[in-house]
Formats: sequence, C-alpha cells, structure tokens
Amino acid sequence: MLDIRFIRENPDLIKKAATAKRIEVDVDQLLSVDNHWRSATTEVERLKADQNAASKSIAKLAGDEKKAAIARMGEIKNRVKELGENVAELEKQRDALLLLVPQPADPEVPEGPDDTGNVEVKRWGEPRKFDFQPLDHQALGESLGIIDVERGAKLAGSRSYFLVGDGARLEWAVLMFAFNLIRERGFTPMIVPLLVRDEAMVGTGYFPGGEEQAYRVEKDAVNLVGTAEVSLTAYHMGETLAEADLPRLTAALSPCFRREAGTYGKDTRGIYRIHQFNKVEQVVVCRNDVEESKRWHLKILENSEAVMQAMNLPYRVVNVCTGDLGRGQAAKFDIETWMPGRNGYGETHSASRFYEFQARRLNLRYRDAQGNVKFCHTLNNTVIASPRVLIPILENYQNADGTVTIPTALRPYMGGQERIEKRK
RNA sequence: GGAGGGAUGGCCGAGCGGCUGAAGGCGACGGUCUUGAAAACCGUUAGGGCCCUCACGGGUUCUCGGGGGUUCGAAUCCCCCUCCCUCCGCCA
Repeated sequence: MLDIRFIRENPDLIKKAATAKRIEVDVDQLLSVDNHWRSATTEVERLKADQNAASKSIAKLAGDEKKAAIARMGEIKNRVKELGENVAELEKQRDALLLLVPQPADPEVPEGPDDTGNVEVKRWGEPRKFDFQPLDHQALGESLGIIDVERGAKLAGSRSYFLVGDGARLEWAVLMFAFNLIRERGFTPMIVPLLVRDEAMVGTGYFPGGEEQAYRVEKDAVNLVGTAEVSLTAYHMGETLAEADLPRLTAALSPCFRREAGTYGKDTRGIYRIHQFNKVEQVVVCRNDVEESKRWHLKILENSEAVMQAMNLPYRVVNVCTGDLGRGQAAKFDIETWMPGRNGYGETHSASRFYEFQARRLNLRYRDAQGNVKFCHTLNNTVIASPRVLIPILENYQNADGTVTIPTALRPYMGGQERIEKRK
C-alpha cells in the first residue's frame, strides 16, 4: 500500500508505474473518491465539534433548560449519523481502491512486458557437458524409484507427487542444509502458522488479487499460505518496534500450498510446478531507508547464492522486469538454476524488496532514535525450495549408469551416503 | 464442545454514563543539585485521519482488544466477533 498523500501529489507517476507493471488501476477514480471522502469528513467533523461542545454544556444545565437543550440535539444527531454513514462508505471504497495501487518499480528495474524482458545480471558455474544421453528428473526419479508422480495424481490429483526412499531423504537433506546455513548467517529459525487469517494475506499483498491461487478453509475463514513469507512478515503485524530491534532477520522452514489456477498444461512434467512443496524462506524487516533496503536485498540474494554454490549448481541471476513484478515489489532478483532436462535455466529463487508496501498494510512500524514512528521496510527471498531444487540436483549430478551422486554439502544430512542408486 | 472470568497508554494498574485521552506507580527522556554519578526534587512522555501553515505550529475528529447499537453525551450500558485465563469434556 502506498501513502495516499503521495498518490494525491503524484498521480501521473503512479499511472506510469502501473502501466509499466502491466497492472490496471483507476487512479482517477481513487482520487475522486478520496476527494469526496475528504470534503465529507471535514463536514462531519465540523458537525461533531458542535455536537461535542453542546453535550459538554448540557452537562452543566438542569431542569427545563436541560430538557430543551437535549431536544435541540436530536436533529444534529441525525445529521451526524447520516453524514457519518456517507463518510464510512466513501472510506471503504477508497481503501479498497488503495489496496490495488502498485508500488512503483525502482529506476534500475528494466522495462518489459513479461518474463521475456528480464535481464541477466550474473552467471555462476558452467552447465555440465554430458558424454552420455542425460535423463530429465522425471525419468531419473522414476527409474531410481524416488519420485512417484503417477500415484500422487491418483490420490491427490494433478501436480501431486510422492517422494520415496532416498528421494524423501534428499529433500530433507537439502532443507536442513539450507535451514542451517541461513541460521549461521544470523537469521532466527522459525516454525510458523500455515493457516492464516485474511489480514495476513492482505497485509503481505497477496490479497486482494491472489485469492484464486490460495487454498481456503472456508469453515474457519483461514487460508493456506503459499509461502512462509506471509507468516514471517506478518509476525510483528500491528506492532511498533524499537529501532534497536531492527533489523529483524527470520527464516522459516515450511510447507507451501499453491492452487496454480490458470496454469493448466504448463510445466506438467515431473515436479517443477506442484501444489505442495517445502521451502526455507528468509525475511528481513529493516529501517525505513532505501539504501539499507537495497543492501539487504543484495545480502539475501547472496545468502541464497551461497546455498547453490555450496551444491555447485550452475545458476544465473536475473533482474526481473517491470511487467513481471508483483503489485508490491519495487525490485526483484530471481535465481534461475541450470536444469539439463529443460536445456535451460529454471527459476528456483525469488528475492523481493517492498520498501513500505507490506509494512503499511500490516501496520508494521518502529520508533526511530528521534522518537518518530515510521513504517518498516520488508524483503524476502527463497533460501531453498524443494522438491523443485531436486530437479537441478538430480539432473546435474546424474551418472551414465543411471545413479545420482549426492552433492558433498548434503552428505552429512544423509548419513554420509555418496550416491543414490536404484531402489530395491 | 460446555460453564465462568478477563482485555485500559512503553509496562503495571485505577476508573464502571458528563468534571477522563484517561488517577497512581514503574520505566524512558530533559532539567536542578553534584568534580562525576547515585539519591532527591521539578518537568516532559500514545497513535491515526482531516483542515490551515513554506515551516514552526495551530484547529478538529477518531482511538481504552475489534465491529455494531442505546444515549444529547460511552473506557463505563447492550449485542456480535477475536484473543487470553480457569474448570469440565474430547484428543495428537
């Protein structure tokens, strides 16, 4: 959410920013409703001031004089009520529109229509040259007996899967490796609620707009999170922190749930795009300082690069273009990892910075050294998301005999095991 | 799931229809005192919105868990919701 005052003063900037992001928003409608709301507010408040003053004087009166004064108040009361309802209605309309206004992309974000406009900014590692015909993760997983998509679909529908034996163990290994790494880098490990109220979804910017992507438990009016970002970022929702408490660095290991509505037929092979996965997520809540936000953005990107480097997986970093940014993101870097089965890079991480966008919605603030209350800045990035990351691991580490070598960084989490062989 | 009790400012805690945006205490900050500090004393100490102002600041309104209602007037009365506590039941 943006400051309405900023929007009032810079409507054209907001319109341009929305166009660049390919997000439809009626700024003129918002400002018109806002204008009506402001004049109506001024009017009601004038009336209420009269009312409050009269009430005070009534307290001092007695007898007939008091009765007469009270009788006179009836009319003003009705007008206040009527106008007050109007103000409340306008405010509701305004707030609904305000939630749709996007955070403008930062100047260094490339302009572009969709992910084809993303700009590669870094490349690490060399894609492996195979001297045999490599398999993709699906074929590998099937032949090794560690990924079972067919049975997943049987009882849970498409985009569901089982990990079996060393597949399940590899998943836990990669998650624990990442969870430990991020802890060593100063992030407090957390286990978080996965079913959250609408407040948390709205606060982090997923609602309104993302309702179709979330599983909802209607009976209890809660939603399954698509990422622990929601719970971690909303952790201090409604609080005013002390500046000394910032930055807050947290990380969670959690299941994530996504309906993937509107993606029928896309990425249907294997476990690339699925309804349920596990992820270690890192979240930063810092002071209201653009330069500091940018520094943290690079830091959380580096944290995740360290994970991929430790596993020696080739990847590239892309600066996500305007058209591919979400409503709240000022800038985003994706890490795309080399996946031989796709003969290309596939997204494995997404590092976002929001400035105040989420903090305003969450009413997440801090008191600075001068005693001023300000909105925090928030950022987040994937540390590891699995089983998607099993794709590059299996595909890059496969051997001619059909086995898969386990990356050395993960072996301590698999009892020292060095390779995955066909399950007996 | 059933029966009760509760939610007040940074914290503790009083108030239980008008004199209360809120006593008192603690904490924090500023000052007096002191070579310095402590103690003592004095003072300051919530947030949001709207209007005026270049600004300093001023006016006004809202906020005592959240929403609605009663009333000329609500922290105080009524209803709904959320959360916390106690007891009973069920259960990983």
